[in-house]
Amino acid sequence: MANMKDVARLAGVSVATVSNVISGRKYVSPALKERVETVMKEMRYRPSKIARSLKIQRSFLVGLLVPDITNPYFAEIARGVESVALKNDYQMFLCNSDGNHAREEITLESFHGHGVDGVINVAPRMEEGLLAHFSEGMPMVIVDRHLSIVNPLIDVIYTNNFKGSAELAAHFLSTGHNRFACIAGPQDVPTAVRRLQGFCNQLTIAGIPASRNHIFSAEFKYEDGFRVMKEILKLKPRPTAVFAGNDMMAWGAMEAVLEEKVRVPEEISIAGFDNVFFSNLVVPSLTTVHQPKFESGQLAMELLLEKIQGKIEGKPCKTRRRELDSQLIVRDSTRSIQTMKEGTA
Amino acid sequence: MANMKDVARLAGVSVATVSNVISGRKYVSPALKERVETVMKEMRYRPSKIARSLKIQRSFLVGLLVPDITNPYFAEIARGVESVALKNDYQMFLCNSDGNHAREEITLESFHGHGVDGVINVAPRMEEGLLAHFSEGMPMVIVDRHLSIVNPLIDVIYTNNFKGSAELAAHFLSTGHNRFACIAGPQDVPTAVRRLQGFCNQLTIAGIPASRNHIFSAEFKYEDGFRVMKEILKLKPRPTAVFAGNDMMAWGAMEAVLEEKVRVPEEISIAGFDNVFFSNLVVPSLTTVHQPKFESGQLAMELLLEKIQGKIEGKPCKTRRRELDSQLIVRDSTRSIQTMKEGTA
DNA sequence: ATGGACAAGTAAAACGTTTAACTAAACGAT
DNA sequence: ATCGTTTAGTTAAACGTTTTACTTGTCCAT
Repeated sequence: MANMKDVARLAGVSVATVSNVISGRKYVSPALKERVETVMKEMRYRPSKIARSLKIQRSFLVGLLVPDITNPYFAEIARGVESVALKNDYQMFLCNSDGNHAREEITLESFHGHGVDGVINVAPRMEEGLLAHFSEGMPMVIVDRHLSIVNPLIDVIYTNNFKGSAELAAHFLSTGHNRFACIAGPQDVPTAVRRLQGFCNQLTIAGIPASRNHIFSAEFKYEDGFRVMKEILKLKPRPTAVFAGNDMMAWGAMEAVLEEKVRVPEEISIAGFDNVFFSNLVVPSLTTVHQPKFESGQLAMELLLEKIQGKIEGKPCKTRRRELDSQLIVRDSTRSIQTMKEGTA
Repeated sequence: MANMKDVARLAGVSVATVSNVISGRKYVSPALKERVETVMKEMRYRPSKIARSLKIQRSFLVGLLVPDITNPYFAEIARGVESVALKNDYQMFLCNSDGNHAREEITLESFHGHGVDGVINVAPRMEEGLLAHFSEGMPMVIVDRHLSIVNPLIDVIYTNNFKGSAELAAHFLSTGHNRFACIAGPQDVPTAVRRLQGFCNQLTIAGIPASRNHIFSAEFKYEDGFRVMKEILKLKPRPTAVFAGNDMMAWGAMEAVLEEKVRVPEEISIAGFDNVFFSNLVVPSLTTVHQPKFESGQLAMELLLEKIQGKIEGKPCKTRRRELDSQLIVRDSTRSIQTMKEGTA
């Protein structure tokens, strides 16, 4: 593969001139410029971003770490990130962690090694101390996690999970439900905790005794929703409404219910969280809490760009928190107690 | 950030020794080794893969280019690729092209610049000449596309699309269907063409006149399936069976049908292609043709590793084609003409 | 004593860019 | 004529590794 030196030799100029022709940072006479450009074409010269990165200490690469690219929720975020990355001549580097601590660490270490200019870390499960450690020399924005310690190197974006699930609970209550079950996400991830808290808190306010609620915890996956729902169906008396920690789980729960020949929403109401694209497409369509996924990806990348800029200019950059608003979306998988009874009759 | 020189200075050794401690390629006395290692820890030294890549002309990076990461079909492939990449200390670099020629080119160019050791190109739409051009100096394996020209730098993996859709057609025929519509994928992508051919060919063999079939072509997306199906429903007489080019389209088609209060499968049968995870979960579950997605991702990465190895060792490497077998999966969205009529009655 | 073989570590040249510092030429203003 | 100033281009030193070729020292056989 041809390099700058080769081009320079063949064009009879110095490497500096070739570099200037490419970057346009300095004036090069039209004649020389032309000559250099044709030589580059002839030799099929391709500049090495590796050498460039090494020299300028910048890669125009950002890392994106998500737990599971197969979950449309994360895929949407990834597209949001990518869209603004590309507009700013950045390339995105996507990896899965599988929600696994060790793989999160390995991946971040690898990102650092490859000299990414920054990282977007979605729903990380590693402990906060480690996050701080990795953010050294590598600006980071964290999506979907509440951080307790303020770290000026890290920005944070999250949806108002508490409010979202509280609204959902309020909706259940106002439509007459009074026996609940929750299929919460893993309780070591703050997002899952907040959703559960928001839901339960609302019930407490309404005076529903905690003993009336059945709370389960599992991974944010279809299979787990399915499995836990089977347990819930054995409860007596059976809950009238089920809140799943995300849409994948809610979907799994719905399948479990159907498999047991119980009808949704006539005999039991189910709601999720996320509003991924298929939630509107399954039958019955899923009541859920909308999160702006694409937008939060975009916002994450925008914040990261500013943080990178700040680092380059040596400016002090404060930590920023952005709370995005969630929105209750009522669809066909939930129904008021009254009409449920009608359906059952 | 500390570099090797800093470590060497503080440990009172040469950079070469530090390098040897890290790589273990040469013997270093235990005393020195220990000293160097503690200094590295103290300084939080992190080796630069950029400098390493530049020097050894290898990045341990592979590029993965897919049209749409939001489509679970590609997400599954990505996981397959990633799983064997990680096992071999490779990192994966994922990008979307949106099925857009220009973005495919930009991305491949960028991959090259970042010095990836190879590329996996899924369902590329650019012309073959360009593929050949990009594969120079960057081993490539192409998934989901039939190539007409043999190029020793490129390996090819595809599913037997022709056979898969032929089997599907045979299934329709054997269950009594005789008026068909196809919602084919874009006819500039060979995979879409082959699927359509396999289907139509089988009908021709069965003596169904071509005039009896209605063929439409659109993007491989939910919205397109939806839109085209609306058109199909206006046809008189209405087709009894519809073949969609992939599951996303089939799903869209199913929604369009339901919206018009037509029942699946009682009044019309619908089938897709891919067998993505949700095909089994929608109601009615989707008859489709299974493709080994995760496995083809794995295979792609394995072939790529061999090709990379071959390039390093300067060995001549022939092009390889791997045809994976597809498999008809009959579920609830299709039904025989007889039972359909019963359902309608 | 001398020389050769081996062991343990070092010096320095790459890899392909960018860029600060320099040179040489051309041009006006004095 | 002389002295800046500007212009157009070059030289060479980085960036942080890897690795070849070299140095030094030790040990052993002669």
